[in-house]
Amino acid sequence: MSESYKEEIRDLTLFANMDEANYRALMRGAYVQNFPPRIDLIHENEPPDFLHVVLSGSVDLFSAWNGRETSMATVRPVSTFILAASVRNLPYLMSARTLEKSRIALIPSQDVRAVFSEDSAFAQAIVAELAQCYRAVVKNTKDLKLRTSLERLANYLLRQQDRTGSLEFDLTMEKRRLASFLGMTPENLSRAFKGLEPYGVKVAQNHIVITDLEDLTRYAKPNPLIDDYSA
Amino acid sequence: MSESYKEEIRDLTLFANMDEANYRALMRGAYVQNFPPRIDLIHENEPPDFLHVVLSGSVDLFSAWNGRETSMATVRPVSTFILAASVRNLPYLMSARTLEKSRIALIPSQDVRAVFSEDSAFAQAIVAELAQCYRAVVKNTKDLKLRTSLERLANYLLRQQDRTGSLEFDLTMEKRRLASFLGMTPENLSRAFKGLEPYGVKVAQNHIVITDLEDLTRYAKPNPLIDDYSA
DNA sequence: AGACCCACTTGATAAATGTCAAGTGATCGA
DNA sequence: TCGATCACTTGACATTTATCAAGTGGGTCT
Repeated sequence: MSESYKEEIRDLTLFANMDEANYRALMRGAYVQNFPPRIDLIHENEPPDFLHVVLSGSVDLFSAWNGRETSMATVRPVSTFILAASVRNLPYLMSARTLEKSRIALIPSQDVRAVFSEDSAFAQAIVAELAQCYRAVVKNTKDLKLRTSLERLANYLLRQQDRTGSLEFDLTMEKRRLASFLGMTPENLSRAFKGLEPYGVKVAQNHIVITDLEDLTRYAKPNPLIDDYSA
Repeated sequence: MSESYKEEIRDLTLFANMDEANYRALMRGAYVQNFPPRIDLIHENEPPDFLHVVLSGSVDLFSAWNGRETSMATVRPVSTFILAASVRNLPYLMSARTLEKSRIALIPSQDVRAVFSEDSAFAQAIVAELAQCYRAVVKNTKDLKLRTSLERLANYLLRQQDRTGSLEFDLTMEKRRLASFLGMTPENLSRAFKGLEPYGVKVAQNHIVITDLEDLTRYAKPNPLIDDYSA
């Protein structure tokens, strides 16, 4: 791996405070790779050979059962995926594919496990990352079980509004994938967008305009314990 | 806290390998308490004052939004809950109440954070526990998104069958709570039990008899990446 | 420009799930 | 033993969501 990559990765929260020698050891077997869009990176049930770190682009985590498939999460820079599988050395629970052109660092899981048992700062960072991931999935479960699909879409749009800081934004993924992520069919997502029109949501292709933020918020009833992905 | 409790807790995976002095420090502010059934232990959105360890009995984790409530998980001995909130010092995402008479150890979160940054063995144990919790929630999400309610019930029964090692067993919680956990209404749970009769499931009160394990398994299509809560 | 492709949309219909109200049956205390 | 309570069940119905089939409309390639 090139030195410039090594420095870029070094700055990630996960590695920032760890011992230099341990970091070097971790990077020895690691490499960075560029992937085109829609490339399968890993498949569920495989052994966790590498910890993946998304440096740029975005990655879709999804899962299948009995001929059905669902999108579980989108991983954006800069964060890891399949950390839990890596540290426990257990098979992946989800598959991953790039959504767009993406740069991804691959670090041998074996090295992650070896170093994390030696390096206290690294172990702490892993704990923080895992706890964060855990809380994100719990929030997602609450979203799924406590809300209707229309409410889920409304709150999703509010989160995007908050993330971009603008009342106008483009959807960051295909609608079909968004539908799957929100736990509904593409057909119903179309209807759901229509259903939010009365609350001040305008949709044209991938472009969303929120014309009445207050009204939408009143309908969506966002809650930090479900929608605040930073805590 | 009494010495006998301290030894009991010492043997938990989470604490087994940590340094004795650190363990003593952790136990200094800790205590064990007995709770009757149906007692609220914590409420979502509160600051994480204590890490809880279920020593006996069982605890229901649940959450509410906009007047609706859902059961998220059942914690059984010997494991912790709200570990993620404790280590990140962020508000609880879920509430907790005892299902039955339960003995629970409470360890000040502040001490957990202090000790885990000092004690590498403890940090490692926390990582293992968090990773386990994360994977459990991911499995639960897959269950919810990829299966119908009838399939969820069928697989739930198979997991109970596996857990007890017997084709006959009693449900470990009220049906209304089971319904909530499986993401359906009590009324639909009743109908779902009827719907599984053709696949060899007999229900009388809380007692379940599986008369045709093969048939039920063929219908439920259990999958270790969803149903195996030990990995 | 024209033809095609592909995602998305729309409408009709079916299936799954939730709601409401009434009923059943087990349990427990007087 | 009687009655009351409470969880659960049942039936009728409403709502939500999924499915299937037929459009629509960008975008792209030639």
